[in-house]
Amino acid sequence: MGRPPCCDKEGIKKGPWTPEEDIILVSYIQEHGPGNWRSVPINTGLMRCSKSCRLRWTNYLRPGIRRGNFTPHEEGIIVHLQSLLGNRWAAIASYLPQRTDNDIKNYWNTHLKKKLKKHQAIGAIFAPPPPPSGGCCSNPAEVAQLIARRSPFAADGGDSSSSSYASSMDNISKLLTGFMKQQQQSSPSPDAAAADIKPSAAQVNNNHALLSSSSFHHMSAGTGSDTPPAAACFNDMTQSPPHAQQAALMKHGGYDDPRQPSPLSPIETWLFEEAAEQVGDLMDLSEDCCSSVPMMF
DNA sequence: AAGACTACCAACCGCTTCAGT
DNA sequence: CACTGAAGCGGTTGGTAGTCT
Repeated sequence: MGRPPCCDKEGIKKGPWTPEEDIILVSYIQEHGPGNWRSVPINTGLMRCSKSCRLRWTNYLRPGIRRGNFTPHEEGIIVHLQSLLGNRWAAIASYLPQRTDNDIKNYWNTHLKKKLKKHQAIGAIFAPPPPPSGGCCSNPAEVAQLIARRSPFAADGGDSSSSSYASSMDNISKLLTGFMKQQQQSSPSPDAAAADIKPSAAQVNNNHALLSSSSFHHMSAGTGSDTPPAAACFNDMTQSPPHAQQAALMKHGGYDDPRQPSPLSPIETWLFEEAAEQVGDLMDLSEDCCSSVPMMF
């Protein structure tokens, strides 16, 4: 025991990342791919611990990350998966490939928990589904594992593949914009690394188009005010999880393994059926009582 | 206008898991 | 099989921007 924490070393910088650091990190990962985080600070000269580098990459610089407001559909997915899985943010995030677990966690803690509390106080509408009787998956951990495995974006989907990387044009272009501004003010010549990874306008636009073409387009079938988003989400998941979108994203965003789903296992089928049932209940409830109670989403 | 309060989010910390030896 | 260390995960914190009084 007694292994010193990686960030205890002296000279390790903490706190917010600068655009320069971001660029160094992105440049390095662009060249070598994510993974082997231990070597990242050594090889780049960044005064950061490996953990910090990994976090910065996965939570901010990684390709395909979408920032900003969560859509009602995303909220629906999060609420439902949270009720199924508990606070297994990584597993939940695997179903929202454009969101990071940190993002989802933050959003849950700052928005959804409050909303849920409020609405549970009103009618316990979003109570978690009961475990299946004599079921094969009464253990939440098992369910979580299955869901995580089921998800095509599970866990390190993008990070572990070192062979296929493409920078997050959106994020990187943003940070470059800021960086360039800074450089223009302070220094006449922008960093060479920045120039290397600066995306073309076409690339950025392309990426923007991909990202903004509503990855949850399929899920918007129930966007109407009377259809609970969870219904739309899960109904759609059973038919076409966001593989298509993700495939496109992978193509442009650096993931090279658009795995096709295998047939649903009984447990997973149950999960979806359970979701559908709950959705049915929700719809009934909404008819019964929610005409006077505002729907959560 | 200014101080207090609130909300948000990036980042850190520590524990757990897992692969390599 | 036990040990070690790297990576992953979830909880928590701290800084800051926005809002209220």
